[in-house]
Amino acid sequence: MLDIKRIRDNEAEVREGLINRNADTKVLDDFIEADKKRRVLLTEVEQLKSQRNTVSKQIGLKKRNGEDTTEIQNQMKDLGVEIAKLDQDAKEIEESFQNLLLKIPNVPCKTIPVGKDESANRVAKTVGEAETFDFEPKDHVTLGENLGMFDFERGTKITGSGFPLLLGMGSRLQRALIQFMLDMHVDKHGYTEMLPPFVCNAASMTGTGQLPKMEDDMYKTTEDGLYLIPTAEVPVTNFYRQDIIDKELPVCLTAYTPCFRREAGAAGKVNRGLIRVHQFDKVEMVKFVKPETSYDELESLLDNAEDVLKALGLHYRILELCTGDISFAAAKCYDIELWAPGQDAWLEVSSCSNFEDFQARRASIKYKDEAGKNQFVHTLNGSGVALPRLMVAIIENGQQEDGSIVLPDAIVPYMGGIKTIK
RNA sequence: GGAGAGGUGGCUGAGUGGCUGAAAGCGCGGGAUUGCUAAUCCUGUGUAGUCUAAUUACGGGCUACCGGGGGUUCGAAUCCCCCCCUCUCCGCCA
Repeated sequence: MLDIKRIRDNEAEVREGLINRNADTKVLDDFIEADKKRRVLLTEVEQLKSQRNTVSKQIGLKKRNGEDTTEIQNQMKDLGVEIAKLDQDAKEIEESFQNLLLKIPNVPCKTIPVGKDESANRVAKTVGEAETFDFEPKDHVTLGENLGMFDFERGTKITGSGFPLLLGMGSRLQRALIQFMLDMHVDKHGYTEMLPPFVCNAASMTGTGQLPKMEDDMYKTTEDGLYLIPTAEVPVTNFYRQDIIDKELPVCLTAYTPCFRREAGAAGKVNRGLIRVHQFDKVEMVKFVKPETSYDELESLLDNAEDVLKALGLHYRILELCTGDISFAAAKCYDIELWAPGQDAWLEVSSCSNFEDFQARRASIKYKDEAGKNQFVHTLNGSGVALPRLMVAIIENGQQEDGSIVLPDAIVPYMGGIKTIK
């Protein structure tokens, strides 16, 4: 959430941010109104409480002196009724105030492109070149099913559409990739590995910004009110919820988790196979940093994600997302897209975002600055990277005319020396 | 899942209705003293909201917070109810 003072003092700046996001500014208007009401009410009720506290203390003193206090007690009783009534009003306005605050998105960073939707995203760079084929390249579904790497029909039978089932070398390749990426982030990039819960409570979901807005996009357990995580960002960031980090910043964590997302993709060719699914695996990187370093840290986070793709020799590009395309909690975001020749399309495999103090305020994550004062950290996260589309790119780029898949050299040691899936 | 014990400030730990936002100790900050290392003494040391102030800053007032929520009372860390968590024992279990 945003700093209340920032909204009060720089309303125009916040409003502009929302407009640039293509977001409704009504929530801001409502918030400002609620804020005014709340402050008036708080002042009033707190004055009455102060009065009550003072008199109550006097009652205590008088009683000890044996004086009769019946009359002032009755007066205080009446005051108590009034306070209770105002308190109720204050509670209601406080609730709506908080709810509105939680619904205001982050203000986009000043430097990012302004635009309504993805058409305004800027291609920051393109790395490598598209694989060329002297035959018609097939898509990953055809290739993988022929090789027994996955069985989508049975996944659908067991659970429903969008729940992919990997098999044999498909399963093995994905496991190898997870291991490969975690090793890289831990050994080369200095992250600490974490294996968190895959289910989180509402407080955690609110902390990172999934709730209240994305409630319908998540799987929820009926008995316990817990949510299946849509990304490792949730448990990993909430590691420090309600905490003051006592470690030297930055703190860098990485985690493999499955991710569960309800949002239904349109069925059909563009979302065929592994492209858009309800359950997928991902290796995530999360950073807790000092505010003044967060934009440098974003660049290094992006580097860390790119390293994976470079090591695998894949053709990719970096998009700098525009104001209308960044997520609710982000101030700035880079997407990484892989080239998939079988799709003849770019596939998003990573989003690297700086949330500034937006999540830290929601989740109350602080550190002690040089002066010993508690300050909110900045949080960042990025996929490093998501598995299904990485699989798609490896399969479609490595395909041979005979339908076999030549694997990137870097992954071979993780495959027990297997160089080709056939 | 059942039974018992317990959850107080950075930590240890006192506190069963008012003089307790909270003793004491430890830790930490500032100062003094001692010719080394060390020790001693003094002093300060929670968070959030809100009002006030105003160029910021510093400050001051008030309210709330002793696991969370509700209740009783003029007044609650303290009494009552519900929930959560931790520990011990039992049950079940990969």
